[in-house]
Amino acid sequence: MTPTVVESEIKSILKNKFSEEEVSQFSISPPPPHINLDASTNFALILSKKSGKKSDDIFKEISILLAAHGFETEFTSGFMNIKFNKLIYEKYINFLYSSPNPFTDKKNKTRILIEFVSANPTGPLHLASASGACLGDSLSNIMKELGFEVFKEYYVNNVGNQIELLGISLMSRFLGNEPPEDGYKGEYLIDLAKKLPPEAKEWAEKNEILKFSQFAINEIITQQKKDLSDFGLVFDRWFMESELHKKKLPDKILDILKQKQAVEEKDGAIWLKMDDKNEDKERVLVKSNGAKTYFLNDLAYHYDKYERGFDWIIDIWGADHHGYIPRMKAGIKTLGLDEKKFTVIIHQLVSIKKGNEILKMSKRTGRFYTLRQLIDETSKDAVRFFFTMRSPNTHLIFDIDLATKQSNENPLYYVQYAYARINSIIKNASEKRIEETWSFEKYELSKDDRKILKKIFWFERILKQCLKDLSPHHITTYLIDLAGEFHGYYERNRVLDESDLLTTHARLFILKGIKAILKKGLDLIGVSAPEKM
RNA sequence: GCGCUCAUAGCUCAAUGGAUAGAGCAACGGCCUGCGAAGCCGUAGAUUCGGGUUCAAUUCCCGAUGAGCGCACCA
Repeated sequence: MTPTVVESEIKSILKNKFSEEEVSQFSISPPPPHINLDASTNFALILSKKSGKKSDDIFKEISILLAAHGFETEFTSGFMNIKFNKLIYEKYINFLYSSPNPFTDKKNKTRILIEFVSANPTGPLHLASASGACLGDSLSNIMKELGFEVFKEYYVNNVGNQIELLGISLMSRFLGNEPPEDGYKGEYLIDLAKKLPPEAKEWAEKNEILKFSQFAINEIITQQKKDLSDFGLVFDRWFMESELHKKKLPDKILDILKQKQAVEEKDGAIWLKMDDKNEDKERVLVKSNGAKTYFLNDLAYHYDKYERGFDWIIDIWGADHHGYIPRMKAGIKTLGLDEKKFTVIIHQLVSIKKGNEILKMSKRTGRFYTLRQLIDETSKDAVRFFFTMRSPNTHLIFDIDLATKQSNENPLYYVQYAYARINSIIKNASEKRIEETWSFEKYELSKDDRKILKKIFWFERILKQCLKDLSPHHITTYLIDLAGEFHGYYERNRVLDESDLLTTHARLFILKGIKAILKKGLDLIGVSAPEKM
């Protein structure tokens, strides 16, 4: 008995009186807070506009029709509000407990590949990666809940200039020297140098930089995986760029493009012709020194993603890469792939505020605050909740001092506290041997009951909103809302009262509904739901 | 200069084109000898500016102002 089910039920009732086309316009939505009925629709408003009939008359027709099926209706300022029979809520809560994934659309067969974080393997993960990590992981969870098949991937640039530079930097540290001017100067390489095996001496003598690079990459990736799993995030695959080269995929891409006469040679380099209006400049695929560009390799990578047969390919990038979108899309289209299957989600970069200073945080420049530090100084839950509260389009200012010092004021605890409180009440009930009931029996729902039941009932809509906006932040704000409603409900409504078991049973039942939704919501954003705090 | 994103309360952020714009923090005033005060109740406080579309605009369109990011034979 989710909103979707109720909606289709009402639709089938409406078909007795209205045409197929008219009924298809019908939808229900949650009413605003001051209306204390359960659902709302602007159906009469829309229909009167199309048919010329008075919306009052249409309302009366619907009203009679629905009344016969147990739905009470009211008409106010153009909107029709609907009151549910309590059985709908009863079935809803039971459904939450009888199905492990109550919001899954079993007909949904869409296979999604979502790639995110994908930081270079040249150092520890930084705060800049945190927002992408939270966004991608939570969104994946939500999509899975809605029935999509989701595959999470991390792309590792383990080839190229940067990697060579990493090797040189590590070798310098090994020999007790400073890394070169444009090298990697972070202290982590000093630590890594100490872990090098005895053979490293020979590597250095023979100037085998690649071996240093290999060692560094392996160590760094291991550490990144550890950091991420402590952050609650496990990828299905770490895709190495070297795999593409092993398969000679970039060369194949080049051949395809040549066949399609989409390239031209100029100044000793090979360029991709661009006919896309958004991207008027031509782009280099192979440099005049014969080296392949990142762009060509990335095209090969995305070609590989398509080859693997996904229906939807999603990349999550920081805003500093947004200018790259038209180029990628044009490239994909030129390769003859369906660019409509490819979506890039852009999230704005995070600025860090430390003291009174605001520091810009891009992957390139802001290498000073690691994800590990942040988790250690606050908690995984606090960080995930904090980042998932914001829409990806927010130009967020992250106040480190505030985040660490006041982590107790993070709304996270407000939500977790609601969950712990409910568990405490349920525990007390079982200690008092109050039996569980899974129905409202003869209990009449109060306005207050209905208000919070309405809140948990409409959770499904939040999930759909997340999918539409490709952002999980609606869940987080919803959870804060729901926790607030619960705390208020708790103050006003004594749950356990052995002199009134009818009310006690009904309220415990409602609490179980709230509990299920809080748990589901927290799970989806990767935050734990503690039984007690 | 061109492009993308953003502008909401003192601060950090919400708001499928809908009905009275919501939270948290900060401020002020109340509530623990009944289920957890990490809580509740109350007061004060906001849509950058100018046009347009619409029955209805914080939301869509145009312009102005301000901020972030991007415009490589880097990755």
